[in-house]
Amino acid sequence: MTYTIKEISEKVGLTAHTIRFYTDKGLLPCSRDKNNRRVFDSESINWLRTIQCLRKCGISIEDIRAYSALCMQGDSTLKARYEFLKKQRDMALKRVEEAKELADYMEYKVQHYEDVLAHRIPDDTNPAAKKA
Amino acid sequence: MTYTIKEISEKVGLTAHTIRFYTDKGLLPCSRDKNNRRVFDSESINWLRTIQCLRKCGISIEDIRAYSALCMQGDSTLKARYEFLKKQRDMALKRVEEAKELADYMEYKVQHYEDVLAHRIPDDTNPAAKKA
DNA sequence: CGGCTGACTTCGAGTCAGTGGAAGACATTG
DNA sequence: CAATGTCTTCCACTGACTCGAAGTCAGCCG
Repeated sequence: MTYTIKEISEKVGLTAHTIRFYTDKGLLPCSRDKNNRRVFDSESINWLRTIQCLRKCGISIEDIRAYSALCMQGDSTLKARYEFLKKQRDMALKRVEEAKELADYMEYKVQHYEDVLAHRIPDDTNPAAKKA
Repeated sequence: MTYTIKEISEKVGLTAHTIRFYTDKGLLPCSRDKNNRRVFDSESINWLRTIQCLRKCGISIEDIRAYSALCMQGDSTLKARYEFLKKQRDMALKRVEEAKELADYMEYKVQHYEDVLAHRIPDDTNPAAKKA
């Protein structure tokens, strides 16, 4: 089963523009039909979904390209791929911690405003205000 | 107490370049000395630290500029600022959840590789590999 | 057969949030 | 008086898209 760029863009939820960008950058392989159009298969869909996750993890296009190249080289690169993923997992864990800290900070800010709005404390809000 | 751009850049850990960029974009007010150099005070430092947090929360320069403008208008904008912060807090919470999901996904990937490396399961790794 | 539509193609420009560097102004120091 | 250092503005570059223009091709209608 093969797909046009429009079909897979709908299936994975990326724009055709973005998918073209990814193929041009070498993130995923694609063949062409006799009119030079990109042709994809069901494996492309899985691989694109993986790419989506890796991107959301903040991994750069270039790093994903390198990882993709390793995948295409087969068994011999298993260890290298494993090391890459472990590093990325650790970074993902760090990002969870940072996201939590930022959410805590925002919660504190909101709480502060609730106190001010309830006249429990005065509006000493914010340094910039005093320069107005 | 006043500070040069270099001094506050060291104190808050942003480059002078970035701080210049922020003042030009209207994120924080600054006066100038007789040689047209930017002059900051201790409140600028606090405000810059706040900006840093808001940026880490993924809030755009333009949104921070709008929030900053509200702050400078004083009491009358308290409610609006509160609503803004609540919205940002909710987005921060959403990002924590998403970060957790991604970390879980990476953990799953790493686990999968460990299984493959231990020969517990074969290397069916990754769709792209088969096109190589 | 001519013309239209629609999906594709490439390529160049724009976006955001900086980053980097050149060229010029000024103050301090040797 | 020249060198050094820090500032100033301005313009170009980055990454990861995003948008739009212009061209190509297949299928379909009258």
